[in-house]
Amino acid sequence: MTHDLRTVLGDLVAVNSRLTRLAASASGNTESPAIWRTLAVLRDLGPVRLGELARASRVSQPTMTKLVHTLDERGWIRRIADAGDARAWLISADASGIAALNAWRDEIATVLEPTFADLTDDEVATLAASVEIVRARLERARAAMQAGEVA
Amino acid sequence: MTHDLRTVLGDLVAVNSRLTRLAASASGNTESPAIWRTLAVLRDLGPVRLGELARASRVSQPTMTKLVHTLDERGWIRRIADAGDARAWLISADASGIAALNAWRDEIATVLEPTFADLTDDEVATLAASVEIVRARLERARAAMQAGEVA
DNA sequence: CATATTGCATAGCTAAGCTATGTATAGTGG
DNA sequence: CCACTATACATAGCTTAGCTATGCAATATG
Repeated sequence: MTHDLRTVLGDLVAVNSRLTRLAASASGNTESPAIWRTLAVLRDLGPVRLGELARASRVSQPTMTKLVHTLDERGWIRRIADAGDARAWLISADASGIAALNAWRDEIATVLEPTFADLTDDEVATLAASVEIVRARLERARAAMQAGEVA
Repeated sequence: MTHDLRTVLGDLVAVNSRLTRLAASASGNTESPAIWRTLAVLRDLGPVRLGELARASRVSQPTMTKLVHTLDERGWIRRIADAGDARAWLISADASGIAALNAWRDEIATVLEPTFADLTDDEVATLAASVEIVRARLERARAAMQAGEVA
């Protein structure tokens, strides 16, 4: 059977919104999804300017300013003055931030595991493959956006 | 290669948080993800009480009261008095709500399509399979929770 | 050097999410 | 039948994510 890409994309977003709610409500985690999302982007990008981090995370710059502020309060990032530009900061994930991110992922996994425990190896592989497909496209979309800025 | 279920589950939530941001920011859609999530749950469950809808959606009852109010303002649901219980309402997705939900999915698809356009048939099938796996587990988690209430 | 542009911060708004609490109806023991 | 408890939804009040508009300081440019 052939699958319609458009339908799949819509379903993907819709279903994962519900999965996120399940994970959030089942875990007692008090931090917001945005915090973890930002940390994950930071981990993947390395030290970046706040503005670029905002664009990569697909949030507005003021929103990122607030998120970075919160992350800073937790001690999960470091703000490094940009040597060549006194206006800019380089935002870098602190080791404690990466540790917190890993702990969060572990917590999510523990909460969801019972529901997904009886997946076959093939099904787990399917999920893993999907994650990689989406991750690759997100990275490509980010790179394309960055290139578009230059043009 | 064998995949670690715990890692996959964490990555699944993390990656999809980013995908959701991409979809939200790239589309000019002003409605919130919660609205669409609620409508999707309503469509799948049929007419249900507000409280049960809240539990199925994994949000608190006051949060659902607000969402239902907003949905009602849009004309996307109907509130039907429960004949057997004057306290309760049966919430039902209106045809216009289903239409709006479909339009939203179409919009998401249009926005994401360029990024995913060159997926192979196999990759699309993998995404579709993942959606089905997650959807089935969500449904099972909901059913289990409902059964647990009775016990 | 004046002016425009850029990078981040601040202000102020809407909406999602929560807990605590209120109000009205159902159910129940006496 | 009446008092009491339990249930279903609404309201109040808070925090945080998200936005746009704007401000301020530093860089770049004519």
